This record gives sequence, structure tokens and C-alpha cells, in this order.
Amino acid sequence: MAQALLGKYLVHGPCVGQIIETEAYHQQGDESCHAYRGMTKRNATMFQRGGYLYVYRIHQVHCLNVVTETAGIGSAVLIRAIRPVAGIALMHQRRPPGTSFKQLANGPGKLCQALGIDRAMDGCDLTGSDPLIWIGEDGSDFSALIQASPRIGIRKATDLLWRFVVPWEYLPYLQ
DNA sequence: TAAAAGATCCGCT
DNA sequence: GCGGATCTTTTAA
Repeated sequence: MAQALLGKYLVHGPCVGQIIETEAYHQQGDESCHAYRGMTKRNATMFQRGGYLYVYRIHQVHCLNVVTETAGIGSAVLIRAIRPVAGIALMHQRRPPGTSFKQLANGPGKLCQALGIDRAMDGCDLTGSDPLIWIGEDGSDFSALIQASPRIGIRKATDLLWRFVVPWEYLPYLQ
């Protein structure tokens, strides 16, 4: 699922971004997954069926995930970077003055800031029932360009190559 | 009730 | 590359 989400469009109101970096997290055998030790108040959304939005806060920023498993299994894909596609003026407004185009949303906290996502949106349905926030696609296939690597900023299960990136340098050649 | 850890970011060097 | 900011959840006493 983490690879399949690359190239998809994350839509929140007028703002749209194409997903270019993801990380997978799974309850089973993945110690760095929030759901590894079972359900808590924070991670409850991870145990819903796939298609829901899981948002949590870390340090001073929010991180946005897509729930991926069947109900009862805690699992999600962290969206780590998007390519801004629409609503770019509004994204600039939400980010610090002088932020470059690339830096608008090239990190988990940054893209939440650019898209205006916070913990209040945890549990939203991304599959189309909510006209404000959803995930769409245009049929683009990034599978040949995906690079796998260890996940960023974690201390456990660092051997898993569950981070998937479409390098920023490739993007101009895709249009 | 308290303390520590954490899927980050930014500025400085 | 490094450290600090700064806040919520979780866990232990």
C-alpha cells in the first residue's frame, strides 16, 4: 500500500499534493509501529478499516497517515512528502514567509502545515464520503522509479526497508 | 502525579 | 551534522 500510494493525489479543499514519499507501519512484527503494543486512545484510528485518516502529533508538528488494513489490525502508511499541485498560494500562506516551492511540503510536519491538517481531522474518511478531504488518482504509474530505504527517525525495526521515495529530481521528467 | 520518549523541524556551524 | 525547541501520550510509581 505504501508503494501504491506514490503518485496518488491528496486533496484537502483547494489544496492538492501528489504523494512522493511514504513509510509503512504494521502492528505485526514492527516494533516502531504505534499499534505494536495494542490500541490506545491516540492510535485507535489505526485499527479502523483501511481508508481512514490517522493524524497524531510529535514534538511540535502533526503527521498524516492513511490507515490500510482490515478492521481490528493496526496499520498505516505515513505520508512523508508531497509535490504541491494546486492551492499553492494557500500553502505558502500557511508556511513561513519565504518558504521555497520544494520546502512547502517535503516532510511529514511540513505537508500537514501546508495542507492545514491537525489532530482534529483524525478519523476522517478518505475514500470519498467526505467532499473536503480525499485521495484521488490520474493513473500515473511510478513503480519503476521507486527507491526503498530504512525509515527515518525511528529507533526500532531499522532493518526494514519500508520507506518508499520517488526522487524529487525525477519529477520534471514525469510530466 | 510525574517523568520520559518521540514516525520532526529549523537555524546555526 | 548538531542540538534545542516544546508538547502530547504513555507508563510507572
